[in-house]
Amino acid sequence: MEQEKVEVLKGTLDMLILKVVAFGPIHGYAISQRIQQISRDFFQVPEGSLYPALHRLEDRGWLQAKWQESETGREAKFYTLTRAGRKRLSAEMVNWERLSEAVALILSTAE
Amino acid sequence: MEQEKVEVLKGTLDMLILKVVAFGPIHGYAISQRIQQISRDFFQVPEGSLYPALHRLEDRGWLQAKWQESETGREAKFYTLTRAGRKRLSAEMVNWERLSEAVALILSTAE
DNA sequence: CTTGACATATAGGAGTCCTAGGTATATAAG
DNA sequence: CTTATATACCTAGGACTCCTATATGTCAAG
Repeated sequence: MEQEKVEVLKGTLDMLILKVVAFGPIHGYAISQRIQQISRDFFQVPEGSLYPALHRLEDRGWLQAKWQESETGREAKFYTLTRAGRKRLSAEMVNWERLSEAVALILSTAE
Repeated sequence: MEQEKVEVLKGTLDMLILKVVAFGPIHGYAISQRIQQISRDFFQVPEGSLYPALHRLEDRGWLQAKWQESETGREAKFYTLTRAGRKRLSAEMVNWERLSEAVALILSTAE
């Protein structure tokens, strides 16, 4: 059984991560699992996409990281949304809304 | 009045072009205008995105090009969907549907 | 005769995604 | 005990798409 490669649309991953982190402090590995679960297995975020994205978001001041003990008793990096991150998420969601509407306009046009 | 830069989501442009060409033979310049019109000015496809995309789609056998006289009496390159292009468009639309649903699942989750 | 719309084209940089590889711990299976 | 699996992090490098900027040329309007 081949699993089809479903690449996260470039530019969308950041928004999804921010949204998941908005629920409360969570570590990277769990973020990727959450995204997969909530999307009913549609998105499978590979680690080579996940960790660079997390560092990027931290660099930009949208996420804050802190080492803490995970549920399993090991150290993990827990991320929290900063105030700027909350604003950014909000902006990205508005943009996504507009963008998907614009795409829908084109896709739904009849000849 | 600054116009906000709205980058077409990477990977979406091809689908939009195929969809517009599906309406019938049309040249590049007109494709970009059509996309802008139908999306109510949301998308403005710059030429540096448009022409490389058209060549890409032609290389892959999804579009076919033919020089013809345009509405204004000048020569322009008219594109048509190939059979493979039609299949491709259909697949991309299905994928977009699934993808936007998956994004919606995540964005609509409450804490 | 110059501005603006039409019409095409490409080089090159920026950015994001993925594959593939690596490190390390804990636990369950054998 | 040893091996496999799940947890948890990381990065290099290639592929790809997007954009800005630049270039060419025609035609109509002013």
